[in-house]
Amino acid sequence: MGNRRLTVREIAKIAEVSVATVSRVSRGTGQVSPEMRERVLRVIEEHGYQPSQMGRALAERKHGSVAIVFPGLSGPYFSELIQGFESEVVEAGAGVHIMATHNRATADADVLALASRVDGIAVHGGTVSTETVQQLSATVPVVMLAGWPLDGIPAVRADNSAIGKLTRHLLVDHGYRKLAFVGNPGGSPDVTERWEAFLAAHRDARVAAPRNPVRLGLQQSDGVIAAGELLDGRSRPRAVVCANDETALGVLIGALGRGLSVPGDVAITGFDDVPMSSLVQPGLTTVRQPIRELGATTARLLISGVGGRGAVMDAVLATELVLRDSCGCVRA
Amino acid sequence: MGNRRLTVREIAKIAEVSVATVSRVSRGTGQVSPEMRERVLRVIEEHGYQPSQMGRALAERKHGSVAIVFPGLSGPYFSELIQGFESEVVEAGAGVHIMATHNRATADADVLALASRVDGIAVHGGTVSTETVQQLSATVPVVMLAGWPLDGIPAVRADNSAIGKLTRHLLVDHGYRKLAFVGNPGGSPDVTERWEAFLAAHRDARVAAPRNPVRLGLQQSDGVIAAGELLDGRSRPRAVVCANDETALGVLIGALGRGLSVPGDVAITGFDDVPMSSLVQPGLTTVRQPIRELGATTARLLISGVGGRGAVMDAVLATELVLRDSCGCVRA
DNA sequence: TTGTAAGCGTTATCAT
DNA sequence: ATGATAACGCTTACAA
Repeated sequence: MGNRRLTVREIAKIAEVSVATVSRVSRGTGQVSPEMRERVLRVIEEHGYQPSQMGRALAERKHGSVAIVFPGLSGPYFSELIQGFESEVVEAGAGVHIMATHNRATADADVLALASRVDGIAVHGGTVSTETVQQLSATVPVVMLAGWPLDGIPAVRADNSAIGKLTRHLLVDHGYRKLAFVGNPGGSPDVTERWEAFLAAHRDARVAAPRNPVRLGLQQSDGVIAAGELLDGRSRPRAVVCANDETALGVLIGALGRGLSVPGDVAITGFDDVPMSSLVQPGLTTVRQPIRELGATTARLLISGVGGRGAVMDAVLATELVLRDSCGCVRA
Repeated sequence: MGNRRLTVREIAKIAEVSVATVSRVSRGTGQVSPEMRERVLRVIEEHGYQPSQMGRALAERKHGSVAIVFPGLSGPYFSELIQGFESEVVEAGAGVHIMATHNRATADADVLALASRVDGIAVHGGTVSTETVQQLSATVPVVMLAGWPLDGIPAVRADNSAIGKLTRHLLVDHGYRKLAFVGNPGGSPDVTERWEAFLAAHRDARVAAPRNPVRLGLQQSDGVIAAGELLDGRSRPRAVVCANDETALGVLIGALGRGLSVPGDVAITGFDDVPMSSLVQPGLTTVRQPIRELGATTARLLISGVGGRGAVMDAVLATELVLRDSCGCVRA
């Protein structure tokens, strides 16, 4: 371990050529005669020479890697998102930096510091303040992921309005009157939009909406907690619309654990269509969003250079209503 | 966006000091008089100067970031593992590179290329060949994560032998005779050890072990497939020992979906103790391993410099048998 | 086609 | 305590 790596100069000396030629051969640019190329290639091969990324970075003034900032790796949504991002970046030959903000007090400062390590940063909605994002984008290209576009900062996000269609389905097709919403609208742009679509659907259907959402996080455990708050009293809602599948699955577990029938006693819906949602009994009615594609699109935007003329500034990816059993529909 | 950042030299000129002084102030090393420090700090603040990571990297000959290589982000195990790793690295002020190998044909080459981007690499067992790891460690410090130590390469792993205790519990305490094992021993060191401990327990109990494992991956969907292979015929096993919780949950879903009683008709066990395992009905009997700690320990090893005198070369973290209902035990 | 040499932005050594 | 200046390893005009 730790065999000092050779430098261009050493390779050049061994191959008896100039460093320029070595560089040209190793990166495949410029004109080099076949014999030269052959000779240099042999030496490179023989000594396992790999150009130092730091030397290269400094000379080219680019790091050759991009970063993705997200709240934490809880659940399949973020796994899928990051895989989509990572695959695309690696494919392009670049490196992938990650940073989870959790609720670290230093999150904003940490993200700002990231700027000096990468060529571009994808920031997931709900992780750092708008001011920080603005500040960040003064130094490095930024793409908002699952957030709103901002000034000259492009965004890649899913069409959350489908949760309006879903709510309408519960209200109109199933005739449910008392709905609850689980999720914290202040927590992220996605949840904000979903809550608003939920409210709008109530207005359209002329049904009274709940005054407040059940403000909880997006993890399964939050769903279990929500079940405790919603299902025990006698004022139980007829349907629970959750901000994502994870919480919906938590509520489902809570409901079944209380001996309630789903959807008989209470209907439950989610958002995302994670794999588990089609496996549980009853199958979860939800909205499918192309999570992987979200990550991949963001990566492409970052790699191809944000802000280029004619670049997409707001990519809104289509979503699709997936009706299963948990809303009261019976599968074919 | 893209305001070119100022360099030490520019800051030095503005503050009317030398670059050396700026460097000393910005990194807080060396002796600087209070007035100088004050003056420089003001300029740095005013212009939002941040030293370029590439310049710094080259001068210090270290990137200031480490990488973790894993097969893919499927399921809670890898999420947890990476969070443990990431938190520890960020805490130390370094950057985190990730790389998922999936089954990419270029995985080995890609990992080798990673070496020129980071100061150290954690390689998860089962991702790249032993030769590649050896080769890699010639250039950069490496730690095997959930794999075996190798030559001068340290490892951080969990004590898989607990699955032997688990198997013994099924064989001896419950008296089950026909067990099946789901997992591909060739897929990773962890699964190899678990399969071997499973076999050893059979020998100890003088019970015939199945000739072959059900060779499948570690995802929930693989468990669902395993259920199809194991539970339909009339030679159904009395208990199914799965290489991890994810597959066990898949088998559980498959079993319940077939109208079988768990553990009445078939007992099911896992490994990991992911959150879901305590939520399902029946609760999953499993082995708890400190996943987060695995990641954190690996990160610390990498950061504090692998191979240092007296450094740990093989950290085997303790695991714990968790008996719930799915093996046939009734919870208190 | 090949080589020479000037950066790229820091840090760190060595004078002062 | 402060300042010149030489690395660090690479790319890339520009020259030959």
